[in-house]
Amino acid sequence: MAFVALTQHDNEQILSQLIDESIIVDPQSPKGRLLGTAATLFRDRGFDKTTVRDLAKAIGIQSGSLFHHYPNKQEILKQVMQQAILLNIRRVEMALSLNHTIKDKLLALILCEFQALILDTSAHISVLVFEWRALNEENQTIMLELRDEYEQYWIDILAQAQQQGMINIDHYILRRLLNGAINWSLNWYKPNGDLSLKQLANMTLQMVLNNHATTK
Amino acid sequence: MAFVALTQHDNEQILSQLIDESIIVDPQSPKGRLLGTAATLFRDRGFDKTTVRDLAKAIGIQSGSLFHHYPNKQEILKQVMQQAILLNIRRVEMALSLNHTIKDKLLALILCEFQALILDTSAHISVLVFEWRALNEENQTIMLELRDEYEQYWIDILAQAQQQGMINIDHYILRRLLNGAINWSLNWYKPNGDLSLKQLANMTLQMVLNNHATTK
DNA sequence: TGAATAACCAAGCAAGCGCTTGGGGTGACT
DNA sequence: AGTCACCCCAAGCGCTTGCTTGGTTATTCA
Repeated sequence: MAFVALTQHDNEQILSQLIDESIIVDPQSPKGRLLGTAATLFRDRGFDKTTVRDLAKAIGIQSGSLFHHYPNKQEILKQVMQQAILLNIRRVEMALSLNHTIKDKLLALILCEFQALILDTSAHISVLVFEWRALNEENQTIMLELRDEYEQYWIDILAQAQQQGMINIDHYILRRLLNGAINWSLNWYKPNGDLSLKQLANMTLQMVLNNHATTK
Repeated sequence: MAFVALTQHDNEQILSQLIDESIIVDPQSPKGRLLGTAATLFRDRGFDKTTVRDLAKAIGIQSGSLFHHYPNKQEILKQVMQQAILLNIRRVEMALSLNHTIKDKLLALILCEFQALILDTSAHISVLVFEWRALNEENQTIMLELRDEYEQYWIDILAQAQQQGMINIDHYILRRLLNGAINWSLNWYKPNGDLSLKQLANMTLQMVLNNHATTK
């Protein structure tokens, strides 16, 4: 009954399944490469400071040709974010199903969120976190609905953790504190340093757990 | 020996003293009003999406007249951020001097940071947190030096807290988690809701404290 | 009272921006 | 063989951007 993390193979399988279901565009296709390149540029330079000419040049096409794939720049931003959430919802669902104690499920959520920020979806998720305000109002509403779906998994687990006495502050507020703590890692965590993501996730878990209840 | 928070009077006195020392520009002066207006606009719309025409209109002058006060838009951003840090360093120094136990000093740091984000310096600090990447490289270096000065107060207190067994994870990492958790409050905390900043600060403290050591 | 300095206006320039237009090439399927 | 979708190019339009220029008015202080 030890903690189980998603393997790279798990992640790839989830991805290819979502491609089959036409929920996510194949990163190999022209549209997919466009979104991937856009995600990287938006993360590195910001949405506003990335021009359609920058993006087109990075892909190797003319700037006008972008608008064959997407009607405008805003839509590209929306797609980058949407794909990021949809993929990570699936990953969270699978990670939760692989673990059975509340403590392990909580650790799974924390680790998933760190991985989403740092590993293969890093560019997309970074954009989601830091370029939120570049979304127009209509798209913000759409993304909020998707985020709520994702957040529900957190709230459920945290509510149970509170019932069991594992945490001792309001679980809605705890989620927000945790969300900030984890998202902020984008600003400082170095993937090739001494600290692994699993270690970081464990430390984060330890920070929030009521120590009386967690000596196992 | 109960916890002591800064009063509004304390904060005002610190401000006027910094004006006297010419470290901060008087918010009543033209330059000061310009910075305050800029801070608000930069927070609400983002730096890139705030045009010099927007800013000038909000102040009530022509857009070209802005450049009588500051040589370019980037310099305005830098000043907004710099003033924010300089003021809050002073506030932290005073808040620390008013409290004597490590636990109270830690609570003071947490509360100060929440207050900086939410209360009178909200606009300036929000810009500092969320418009960091709009700074050019040179200015980022300058601001980093100032931030280090501020961070040193946190590191000192957290190191002592760790020595006393009040916290049980690496204090450098804890600072980053806490920094993220607190900064993120900008995205959700409502100043006029049921939750006061003191309550929120207390909950945050409770989250990080090793519960064995804190039953007082 | 006179001179310096600070605060501002009116007009506009050069560059960069998102996006449009009209067309051409290519491969897949019928 | 024909056609239809897909993918892309070349050129540039209309607009907004940060900032400049040359000059006017208000304020301060010797």
